Amino acid sequence: MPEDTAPADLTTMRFSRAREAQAMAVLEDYAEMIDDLARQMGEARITDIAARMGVTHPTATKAVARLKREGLAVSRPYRGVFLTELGTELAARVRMRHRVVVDLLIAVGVPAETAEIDAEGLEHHVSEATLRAFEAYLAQRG
Amino acid sequence: MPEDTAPADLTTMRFSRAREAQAMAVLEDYAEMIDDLARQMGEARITDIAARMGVTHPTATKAVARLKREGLAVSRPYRGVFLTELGTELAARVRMRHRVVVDLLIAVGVPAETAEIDAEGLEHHVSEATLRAFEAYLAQRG
DNA sequence: ACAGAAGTGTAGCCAAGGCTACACCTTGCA
DNA sequence: TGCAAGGTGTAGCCTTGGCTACACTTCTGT
Ligand SMILES: [Mn+2]
Ligand SMILES: [Mn+2]
Ligand SMILES: [Mn+2]
Ligand SMILES: [Mn+2]
Repeated sequence: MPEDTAPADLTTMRFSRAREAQAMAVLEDYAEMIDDLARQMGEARITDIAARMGVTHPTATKAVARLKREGLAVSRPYRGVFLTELGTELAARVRMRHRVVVDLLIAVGVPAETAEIDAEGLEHHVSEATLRAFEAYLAQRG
Repeated sequence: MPEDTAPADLTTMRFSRAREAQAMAVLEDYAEMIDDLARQMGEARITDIAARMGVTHPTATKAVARLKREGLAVSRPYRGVFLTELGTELAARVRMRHRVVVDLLIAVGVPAETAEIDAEGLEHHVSEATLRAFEAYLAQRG
């Protein structure tokens, strides 16, 4: 039954990679969201971030604090949240990757709405190599 | 630029679904791992679980405690860990889904090793609907 | 101009999933 | 047979990402 039985340290590495990816997920989603709001509303307010993420405002405040700590955003009390150049770059990469993941899912037959939902979690675990493969697949099939 | 601007509550639902899936991820990985070890080694010991997951043994103990609390596993002090019927069913579903995800990735051109790595995180965010689409895609392309 | 509404900050709680340190139990082998 | 090594339990720490409750600031409309 155990057809492969991969070396134990390769298995270990897989799990450790998944944990790393997960640690980035919240940062990535908030960066993208703040960028979205800045485009759509002109600025990103804590309340709007929280509403869209489906969390309470203190939770959003904490996430923004982490973004600031990591040099991805800045903000001053009672003013909106703004991405740094680093944060903007992250948001751009995340948005692009999100789009590719959705497109790939749809291309292999996943219903569009389902693709949108699943992509929100999937995207954070798509490595550079996999992303390139997805892009190649999409390009090659027109 | 904001091509779609999906209704805010749909966006919210996406994030909330991703959080739900994430909350299951550890449970799923441990269940599958315990089942693997039971097959390969005859029993699942805490130390082996921890080594394969790449965590320390107290971390594995906590995870097993959660599995027990959720009715997925049983164990007695200094004896191995055993899945309940519920846990065994979960492990079977998780193993199958993992395999389908890896196969799908390879089918669209992701290198096999990369597919194995990324699948470990991706699998937990693949919904039933997406899984069915993946299976259909794999069946249809031989 | 100012009062009420809306937005924001912040304290403090919780659970999960990491960790180290240390105590205790089991097992294997000399 | 006993003891050293290895396996396990457990306490206690940390960070993250949820939450509620409450105080404070800003904005808005009369
Ligand atoms: Mn996401
Ligand atoms: Mn996204
Ligand atoms: Mn996994
Ligand atoms: Mn897996």
